[in-house]
Amino acid sequence: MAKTERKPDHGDDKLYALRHSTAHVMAGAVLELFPDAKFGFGPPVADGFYYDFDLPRALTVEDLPKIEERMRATVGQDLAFEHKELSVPEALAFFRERRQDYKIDQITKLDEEVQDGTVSIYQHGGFVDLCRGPHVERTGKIGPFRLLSVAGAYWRGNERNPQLQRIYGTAWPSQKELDAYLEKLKEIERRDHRRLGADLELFRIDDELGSGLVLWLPNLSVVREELETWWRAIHREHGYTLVYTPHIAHEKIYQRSGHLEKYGENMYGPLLLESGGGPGGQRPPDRFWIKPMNCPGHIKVYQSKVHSYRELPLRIGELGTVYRYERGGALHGMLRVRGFTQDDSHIFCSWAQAQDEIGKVFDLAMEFLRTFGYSDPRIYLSTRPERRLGSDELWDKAEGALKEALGVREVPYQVDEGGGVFYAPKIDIKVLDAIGREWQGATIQIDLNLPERFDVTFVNAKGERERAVMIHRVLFGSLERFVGGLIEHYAGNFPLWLSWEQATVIPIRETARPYAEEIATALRARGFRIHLDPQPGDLRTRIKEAQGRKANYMLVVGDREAESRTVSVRRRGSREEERGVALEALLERLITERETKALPPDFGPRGPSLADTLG
RNA sequence: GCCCACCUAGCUCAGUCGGUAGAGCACGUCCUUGGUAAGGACGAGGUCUCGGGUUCGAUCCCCGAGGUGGGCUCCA
Repeated sequence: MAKTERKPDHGDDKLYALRHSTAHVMAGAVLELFPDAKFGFGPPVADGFYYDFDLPRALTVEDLPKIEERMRATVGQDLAFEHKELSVPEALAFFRERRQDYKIDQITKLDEEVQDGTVSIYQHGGFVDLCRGPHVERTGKIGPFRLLSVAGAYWRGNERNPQLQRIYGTAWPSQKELDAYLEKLKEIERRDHRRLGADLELFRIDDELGSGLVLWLPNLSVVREELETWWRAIHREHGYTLVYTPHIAHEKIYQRSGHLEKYGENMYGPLLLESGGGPGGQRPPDRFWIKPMNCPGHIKVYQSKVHSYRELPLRIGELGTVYRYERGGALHGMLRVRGFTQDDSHIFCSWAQAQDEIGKVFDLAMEFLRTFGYSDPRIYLSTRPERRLGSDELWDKAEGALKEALGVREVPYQVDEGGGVFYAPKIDIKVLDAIGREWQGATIQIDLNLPERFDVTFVNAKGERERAVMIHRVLFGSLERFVGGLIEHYAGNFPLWLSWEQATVIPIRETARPYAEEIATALRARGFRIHLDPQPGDLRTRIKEAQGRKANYMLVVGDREAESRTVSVRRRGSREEERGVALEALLERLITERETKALPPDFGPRGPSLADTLG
């Protein structure tokens, strides 16, 4: 169960062969255009394939149609894919003659691994590739395809190796499936949180302020405030103690925690702070670092007094803002940033309690994710990384505890070998969003290292000091990433309880304004966020604007409504209006929808954004 | 960090074969009193990302920096 477990599920062998064959045909087309091309790897991937090339010049998107054209010609010729076994020396000679350095490198590697002395090749037309297969029989069997993008990629994914040019493409058995896939790509683009973030005034990242740092604009700040309020309530219910800890800390604590040694490249600092030192000023300034994690602070909170076993488990939680250095190329909207707030908690308990606590966190995490309409949770267990603290015995014990906790719940899971943090192994819960993409949900780590380094203890029933166990966990992960994901999951159409504009009241004409104000006041008195449309003007325009702001409800009132004490209700994303709804009935409906945290009627894989594109 | 592309009004973009620039939306003022997804007129808005170079002259060409985007996990 190595990292290869994370390989996309090709499921269907035919689809695998189809895409793999399309990759070969693409490589053949590239060879026609660039006779000096050298070839890297060209595997099928989740929804298509790619192939890496070493070319004399940089490709641009304008090259893709030309390559596609040649590919279609190859498909039209209906050439056979011919398979041959070669001895390793034969293969080496063959690819040396063609100056295929990367293939030679791979044959050499295979020779060491496989040791049966042969490798296999596939040929169609003039293109021969080192390849395990399988392929479709003839190029004519290749279905509709599309080349999508060009990107840089390192040989074998290692940045010390030469960088190759990668072309991504997609291929499907039928035109219908290709169209559906291209439509899904468009849907993903429509849902892009960076785009919705700008359109709906949700967040902004300003160059002058600094890249990777998020400004939460008023609308998204409403979402965050609701999430935080709910988070605090849930955590108090589940026996958590909430705290606040500083954003910078003295160098010595990060020396002790091991952060400087194992995590220092991700940390900002040092900040030099004068610490008195008398009039002579001979004492060197103290060095502080910006906190990259909340755990050292929470350990200090725990250690503010001696704890009895009777107090355990002690669950210390904080919405803690941390800063981590991320490489420029890794930054991405709200999803990959340099400053973010974790809903971080550290549970201090005895070894005997640890599994039960892990289980409770697991159950809480599931409840969390369900609330937002995420589905199909998948569990991953990440084990000790190469760069780590502590002995193998401790890691055996910690990994064992996580496996045990999952085992008790009979939860199927996959192992990510070496994917743990430097101080602990972890359980990750990943979920699928409204359009079937996987997102990181919650993370649970069991840590035996930091308690040892900080000598974290409690007094047990025998009156002895006993080593505590520390469980690190986040449910949201970071508010930035979670909310960025929510924007895409909901396509900007937030459920009522989170919405920044729960309803807009639109008076049809000036005479209905007093009644509109009365409606707005009544709703605001029940704690709803209401926009009272101030502009005179075309009613259609005002409806359109309210739809554009993603108001959950549009309450249109004119003289008729004022007279009958009703409202005309129109839901976001819908073209239907419901007239003559009594004010009290409306209030009741909205309150129920808010209290139950109901997902909006326009939630789903298609609904929201299709509605958006109408008109 | 690396490869490639991009950076022009708040946003989305056009444009200048090198002679300091335009549209739509948004914004402001006015008109429009409108029954369910774009009513009309006028106006304001720019160090063409920044720094160097070439040139009589650079938003445009060259070099560098910053930022953004696609990638850099899928191993014949």
